[in-house]
Amino acid sequence: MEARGHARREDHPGAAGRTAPARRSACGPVEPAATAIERGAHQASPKEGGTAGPAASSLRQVIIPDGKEVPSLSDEQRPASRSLPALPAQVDLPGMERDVLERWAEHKVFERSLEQTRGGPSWVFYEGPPTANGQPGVHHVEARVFKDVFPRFKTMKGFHVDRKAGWDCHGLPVEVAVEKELGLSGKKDIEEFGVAEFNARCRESVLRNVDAFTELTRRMGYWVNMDEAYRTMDPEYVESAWWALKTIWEKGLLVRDYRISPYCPRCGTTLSDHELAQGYETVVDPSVYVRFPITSGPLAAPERPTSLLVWTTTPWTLVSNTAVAVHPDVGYVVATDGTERLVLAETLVTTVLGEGWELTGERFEGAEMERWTYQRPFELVGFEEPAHFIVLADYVTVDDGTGLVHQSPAFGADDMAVARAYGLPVVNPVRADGTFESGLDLVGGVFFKTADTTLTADLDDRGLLFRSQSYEHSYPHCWRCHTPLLYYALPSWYIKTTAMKEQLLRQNARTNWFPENVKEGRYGEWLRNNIDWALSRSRYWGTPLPVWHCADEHFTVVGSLAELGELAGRDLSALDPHRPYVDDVVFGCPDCGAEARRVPEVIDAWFDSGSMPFAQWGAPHRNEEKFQANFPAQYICEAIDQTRGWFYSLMAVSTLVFGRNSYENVVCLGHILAEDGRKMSKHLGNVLEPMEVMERHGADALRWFMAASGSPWAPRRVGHAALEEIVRKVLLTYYSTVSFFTLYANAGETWHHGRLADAPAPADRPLLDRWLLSELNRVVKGVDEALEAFDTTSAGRLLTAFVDDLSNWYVRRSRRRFWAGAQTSEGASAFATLFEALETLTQVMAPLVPFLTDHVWAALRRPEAPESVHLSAWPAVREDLIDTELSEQMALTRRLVELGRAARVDSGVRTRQPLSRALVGAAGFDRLPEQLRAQVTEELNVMQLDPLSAVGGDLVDYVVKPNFRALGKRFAERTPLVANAVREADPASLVDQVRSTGWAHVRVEGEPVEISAEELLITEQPREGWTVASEAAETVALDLDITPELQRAGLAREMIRLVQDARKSSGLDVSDRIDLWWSATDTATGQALTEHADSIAGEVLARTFAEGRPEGAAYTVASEEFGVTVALRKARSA
RNA sequence: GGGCGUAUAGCUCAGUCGGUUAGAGCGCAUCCCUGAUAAGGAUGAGGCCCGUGGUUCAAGUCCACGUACGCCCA
Repeated sequence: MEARGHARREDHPGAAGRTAPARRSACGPVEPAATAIERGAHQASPKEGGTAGPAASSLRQVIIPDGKEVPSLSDEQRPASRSLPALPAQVDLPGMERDVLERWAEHKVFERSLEQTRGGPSWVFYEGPPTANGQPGVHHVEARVFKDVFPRFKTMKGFHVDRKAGWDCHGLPVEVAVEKELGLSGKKDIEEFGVAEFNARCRESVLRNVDAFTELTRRMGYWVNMDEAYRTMDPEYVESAWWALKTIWEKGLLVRDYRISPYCPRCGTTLSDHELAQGYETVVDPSVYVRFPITSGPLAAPERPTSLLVWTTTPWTLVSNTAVAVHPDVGYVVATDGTERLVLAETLVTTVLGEGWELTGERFEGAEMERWTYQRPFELVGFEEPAHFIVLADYVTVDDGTGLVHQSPAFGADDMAVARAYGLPVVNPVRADGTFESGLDLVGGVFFKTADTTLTADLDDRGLLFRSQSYEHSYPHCWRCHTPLLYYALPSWYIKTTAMKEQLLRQNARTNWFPENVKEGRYGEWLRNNIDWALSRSRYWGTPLPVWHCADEHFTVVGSLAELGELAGRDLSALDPHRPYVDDVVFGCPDCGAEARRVPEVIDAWFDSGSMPFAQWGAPHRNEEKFQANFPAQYICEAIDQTRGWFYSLMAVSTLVFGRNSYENVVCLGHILAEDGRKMSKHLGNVLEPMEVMERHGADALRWFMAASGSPWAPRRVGHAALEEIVRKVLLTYYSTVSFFTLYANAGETWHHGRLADAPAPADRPLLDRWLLSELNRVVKGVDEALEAFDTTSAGRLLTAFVDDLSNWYVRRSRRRFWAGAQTSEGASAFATLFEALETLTQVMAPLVPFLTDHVWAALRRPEAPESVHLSAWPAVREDLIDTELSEQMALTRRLVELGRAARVDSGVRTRQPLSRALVGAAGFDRLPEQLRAQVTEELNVMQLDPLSAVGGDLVDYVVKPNFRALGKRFAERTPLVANAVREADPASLVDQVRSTGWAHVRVEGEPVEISAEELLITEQPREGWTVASEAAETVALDLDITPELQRAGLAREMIRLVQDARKSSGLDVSDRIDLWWSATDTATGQALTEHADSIAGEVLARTFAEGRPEGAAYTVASEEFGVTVALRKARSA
């Protein structure tokens, strides 16, 4: 009691509410059950004492924003008859969230949600591991919200949703970051520094970043098991990846081949895409058109020699010319100037050849030209057949060049792909230092780029050069040393995914994509153009490729450390399976006994993450049953950039290893942009730091934004303004309604859960209550369906609309019933209805905003209910409470109120002034139940509501418009004619006919046509003397004739407001009783006060209400406008 | 260069099965309420639904082409 008495002196809800609720000091014992009993007993006793006191003090108690009043999750002993704790009107959302987080941790709520569903059906979710490189940003929150919402939803629906966190630890970005930290540049530096130490730094850097991600994850309320997170760098994980690679090898799908990479001959290293992007420079290169004489096919005739006209900007690659590519669907023609015949793309003849050339009439589709042979431009290097013929390639364009593209597979990725398809040899006369092999004629030992001039001159000498020009374009250079880069074939390891293409397409066909278009669009396109997976990387920090080989190229692929130990003849179970340690393991080649060493490469980190379905468990070496139980996943979710990343690697690895995809539903999200619509970047200074955002607006607000603002598929802008709006519009509106409920539940006669039984059955409640329950169930149904379809946006919209309906219509219209108290019959119904609505709403909002809902749940929950909303069962839809007709009628009611308000504003008569009546013209008004009409009269403050038809037809104007939607169905192409007939007919007559017979008659092209009421939009307006507002086919008209009687009623309302104002400014509590004195100089006001004395006194809780002046001190207010002075004083006793 | 997406009020975004008066929030203006009050509410102004063509009785909505922007890939 002492604490309460103290708080009482500073009990302004506003003032104290703004301070953060005090941290609960009673975090207490670790054992939850013990805590429960202790706290339950402790809290109950002062309450019991409190109820004995005056009503006012019980009310005052509940508005104390004292942290101790916040109910504990463990408060399981709360009896049904105990009153609800009151929630203060103000709430510090981030503070509340920290509190909830503490309770979740303390009472192991997440763990218990898993425990509780164990044995139930499982719904499998896979966590796509974030790259633990760099600090987490708001965009990480996006995916993590979606990774949390659906598992929470499914858990409430009874599914067991195991959620194992994971971290992607390997890869070039980590290496680059560490290189920067250490001031290293390039592979030479790393090797000098020492691979062991370098990798140790990489590991350390990853762990550092994992900590930041862990904190973010916890703060945002993403429930995922981080204690048992998988890490792609862990030995068990690496072993699983090895096993998968060995399986793929055994299927013959892991091969060594050449890969074209941008390569700096001076630095002797390949460059990553990122490095490549930094080094583009504009340079002038030669641009040569060369004749390749045709040696076979229909155009090969010695008497009329014909040449392919081929264009290239890299003459040095002509040395290793291997083929010429044409597009299969492009038309090629022969052109002649009288002396020679050249083949080129039809559309390029004029551009390339200019004047003096004519077509011979011979024309071929590219597809027809396949395998025609030609004479290669240089005979400097040896060639294995087959080579030097025409090949087909879709990448060929006719935008520049001649439509005939010279192919040199060692120096171009496209060329290499084509070469693979045709089984062409890969000839590379250029050495690693960028010079041609010594001993070659003409170019031996020459740097590739400087060979251009010599080669062009030689072509010219031999009459093969058709034209030579300069060509300015952007060409990649080494960002370190500005050497022009070489696209260069290097030996590399591939997974032959192209061999699996059909299977991958089949797997994709049975996978659900959200949004749907990704399936056949971006992703399907990628699969259809599938290329082999370039698996190896000549780097350090990654899963080492588990391939050992001897000098004779016998390959041994190793699937585990145990296997490696066997081969090496020693126990390697404790070996760190990273470089450089694995590199040191040498064994005798099982084929020939010669020494076998590991190949130097590590693998693409995407293979790591694609292996997570089994590797997260260390399967199949360990936990095989867990893997089986959790394969495949029902749900995964990442941002759209993962289409070719994780979404692909996951599908590819599973299909390669198990022959099926590992996920059934995949949600891909758009990117998050800064408020200015640009990408967030430190450089632009528009970065939103997620932890700061959550400390300012709360995690719930950020979660709501991610889930429900805009379309998650589209790029979205996040900023403080958007979050503030969510807090105000959604979170605080919801919270205020709860706070309102608890306030009244504690006012006067206390409401408690036991009283739910006193309320009438839903069907017997007032229409307003039945409407709310109907809307509630529609929302539950809608949210359920939306979340089942992974559509958080629709769920959010439904919830926002309901929260608004609840707060700004239901509560607004029911306030008087709440004030009347729970013990009255109308109050009982209102309390029960609002409680049920809030309880259910809290549940269906819980997956989206888990903090605030759990805070509310703790305050509202029934004694027998689970202690966290996240442990409660998803509410069942009460179809029997859904009343579509009532929904429509309430919608009409609210439209009429809006029209009435518009008319009020128009008329300039304030709402406090009662009016005698309003006229309504609206379809369905005649069937509007009396209870709903009463809502309109109360809200508009009119005495009576009548249909416009009551005024009599001659006083009303009608406008009749065709209802196209209805007419179109029946009349199709005749619709405009019928519509015109309707427009031209006499409106009053149409209305008359429809009202008397249900049908109106018009003539269309001389023929009679019958039109139903539904096919017309009838607007009616009184002719004069009314203030009217119309919208669509609905009208409300106000009678502005204010009789003296109405005027006095209006004055009475003014007096009530005056006194309420005075009560408040004098510091009285809402339930304090008063004595009141008044004196009026204005006659009308005096009459109004006398006439309405009882109702005014009742409204303002006046125990005495007398004309005159008080004896002694009293709070006095005077109004010049109304000529009145009012004095009031708190009444002495209860 | 290719693929995919987006384009609606000053700003951020809805817009269902194609139906003739295109909505919400923010901001702005004018008010109301004053027992949810550092809140809440109403009313109002504000639209070439990116452009062009097509399909249709009827197009913001469907189709084609184009433009701008974004993402992914070359």
